[in-house]
Amino acid sequence: MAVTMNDVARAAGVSLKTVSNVLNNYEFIRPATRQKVLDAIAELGYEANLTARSLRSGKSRMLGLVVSDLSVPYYAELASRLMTVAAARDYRVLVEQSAATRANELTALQGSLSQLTDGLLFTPLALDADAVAAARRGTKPLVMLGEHIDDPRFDLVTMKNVGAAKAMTAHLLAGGRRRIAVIGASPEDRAGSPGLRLAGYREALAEAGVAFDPALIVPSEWRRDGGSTAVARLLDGGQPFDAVFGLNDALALGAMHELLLRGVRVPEDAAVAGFDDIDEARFSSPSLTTVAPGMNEIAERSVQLLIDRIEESGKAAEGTHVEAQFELRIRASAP
Amino acid sequence: MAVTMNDVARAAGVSLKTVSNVLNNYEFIRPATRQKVLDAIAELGYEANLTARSLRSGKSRMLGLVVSDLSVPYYAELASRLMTVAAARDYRVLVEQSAATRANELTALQGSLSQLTDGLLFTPLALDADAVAAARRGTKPLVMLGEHIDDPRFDLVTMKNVGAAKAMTAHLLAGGRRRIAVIGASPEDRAGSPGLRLAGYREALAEAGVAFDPALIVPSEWRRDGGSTAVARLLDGGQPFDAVFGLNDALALGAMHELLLRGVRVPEDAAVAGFDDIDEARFSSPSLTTVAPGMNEIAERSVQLLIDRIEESGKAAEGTHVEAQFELRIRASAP
DNA sequence: CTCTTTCGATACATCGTTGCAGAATGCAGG
DNA sequence: CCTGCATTCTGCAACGATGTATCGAAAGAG
Repeated sequence: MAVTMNDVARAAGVSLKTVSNVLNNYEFIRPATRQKVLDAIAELGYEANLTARSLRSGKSRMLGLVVSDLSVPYYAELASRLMTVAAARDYRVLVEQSAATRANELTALQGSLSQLTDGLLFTPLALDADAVAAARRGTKPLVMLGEHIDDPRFDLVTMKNVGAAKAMTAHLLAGGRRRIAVIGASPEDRAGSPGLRLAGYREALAEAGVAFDPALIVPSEWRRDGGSTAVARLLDGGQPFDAVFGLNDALALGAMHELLLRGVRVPEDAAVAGFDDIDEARFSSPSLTTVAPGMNEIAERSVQLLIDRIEESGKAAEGTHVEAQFELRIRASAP
Repeated sequence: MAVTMNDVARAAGVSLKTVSNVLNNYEFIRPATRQKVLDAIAELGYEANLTARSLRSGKSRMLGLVVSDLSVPYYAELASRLMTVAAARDYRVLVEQSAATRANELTALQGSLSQLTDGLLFTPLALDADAVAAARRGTKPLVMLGEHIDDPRFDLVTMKNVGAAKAMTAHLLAGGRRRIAVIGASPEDRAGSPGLRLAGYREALAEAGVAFDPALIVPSEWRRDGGSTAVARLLDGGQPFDAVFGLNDALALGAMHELLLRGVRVPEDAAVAGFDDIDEARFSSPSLTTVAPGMNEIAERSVQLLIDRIEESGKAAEGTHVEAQFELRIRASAP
């Protein structure tokens, strides 16, 4: 069927092991021998069987990526970049969707995904740090993405949630907005993306001497329809506001959709800001002011960190925590 | 390290092969023996090593998916559904991005992706049918997605491009529009998604007795920014039009963005229609009229077809061609 | 009561690669 | 001339599973 090392060895007149040595850049091979082998490989069109290599070496050169749902634009863009970065280092990415359920996240940690890959990029949503620590079998490297888990036991690559939300809120305040609604958090949230971003919001308010009003904080699923229903609730509740800060872009876009539908002008009557800077944000009408969380940096650093852990094999120091730099993207929805 | 079949066999007091037989549902095993083995498996927490199984059996239970770019919403949603459908049949999906270049598409067909998987779901963009046929090595099943290749040699799952574009155009005509600009095709396009959708457009025009005006057909990359620059070109060229048909939703949304920016009211001054019904279309402002191309059906049928080919192993009939049913989604941008 | 068939379980080879130990060669130094 | 060491290459075992052949025991046929 397929060409094997044995065929190459026969064609080159050397032993099978020498072919292996050539492929693995073993030091002590005469240039002439190496060339014979390379010629035979080229002539026969040999390609190494990755499954056999993986069985024997215990490495698959695959990274697992666990996200809740690949059709969420943020995760789709993240996955795309992670793949590109990994490919540059000759690794592949195998994606698994968890639907943000405990059961699926546990399966991803323990099941065949972690068996097939050399390490995991994990976006925990349902599990907390202890659950992950307990569930983890073996010693395959694990890098956390996002902010749900912030624990010294784990490597973590994330964004500056507090700082970015604070900067965005400060921007809205500087534009003269005083009643800034927040969509996607509960007033009592302290942890995870909602809690951290809300903390940044409160810090900015405090520095500007503006009182925090829990009535302006509207919890919601982080989806477009959540944004629109949240705005509907605000408007129907007669709650006055002059800006909406959606804790991600989907929320902000859903919110903006509902505002315009109801005849509220953006940004004249209410400014709208988001978080993530998905591609769509540039092309909404009006274009969306948002936070670019440094996704390139997140992709680059997380893959790098994971591969370092895989290849250093063992000397696991304390968990490394990386925070990517953010930038505000000031557009028409909140100039 | 990990628990192997040998450990299970020892614990259960049977041979290694009996453990294998239990796992593979071999018929002739005494219930008592089977139970002993299952108990040992449960007690030791044994899980089959997929790499070894794959090496020995030649099957990996992985499907390859080749798309140009996973961050394109249509592909992201498609990938997400394909994964879900495949998972229900105990298959995994390994995604590879081709960036729509010849070199990458060839690599995907010939390289390690096809080696690692049992079959490929392939969205050709740069290669034509002959190039694919020539590049294909071995006999691993290959199912085409999309419309770039329509050839009896290959299995194909696609959407009703002509019919759907015709129906959408008819809808715009029924709304009284007579100068319908098309973004994303050249007047001379005949094949691929642009050509097929343009053909549907022309059929609808012909049936309504409206003349085809090539000046209204604007070629463009199928991205949001392509949509906005195309509209800019139309407006700057002084070309009158009363509707814009973006050949995908990204184009339509980019177009709508530019129209609104320039003070053209949607739908009063110009209706806008798209194609794909990505999630975003429901939440744009105004919400986007578009074609739902039956993505669920595409995902379902293509995975089913590919797995059938993999498991029937051999009796490759003629290429099967499947066209999913479409539906128009009439929203605010073109009521 | 023997012979054949079916059932239930086993041993061994095998998939294609890499790790380990060691053989053969050449060259320097004593 | 022999020893010692670096260099170059080789053979065997192993990774963890499955396919094939086979073997003993039990069941059914004559």
